[in-house]
Amino acid sequence: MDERGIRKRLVQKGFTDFQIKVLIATYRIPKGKTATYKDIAKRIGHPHAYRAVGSVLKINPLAPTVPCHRVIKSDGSLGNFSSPGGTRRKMQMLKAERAI
DNA sequence: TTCCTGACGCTCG
DNA sequence: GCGAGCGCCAGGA
Repeated sequence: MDERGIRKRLVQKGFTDFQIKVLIATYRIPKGKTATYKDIAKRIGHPHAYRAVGSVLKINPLAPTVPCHRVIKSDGSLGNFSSPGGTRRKMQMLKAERAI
């Protein structure tokens, strides 16, 4: 699925512009790389909305197409992960992608 | 409309 | 170097 498809689905689900921007920015993180919540916030033009970024990722309806597991905290720790398996699963996925 | 909550970051002691 | 407290922003009740 490409970026346009993702945006379309999110619009259909009634997501706000802010939420869509967050998920698109997350989708753009290349495989094998990670980004911080702060990075995402900065990328969408709301450098102080890092907390809201987490709120959006929590309800990510397009996992794993939108790789929310690639978003980590700025201190290098994983933060949280709401999908089944939790942070352990998140760690495994990142290792599988050689992101960490 | 207002208040509360949250997958966080930064500053200060 | 470490922990606590405060600030930020958006969404939901």
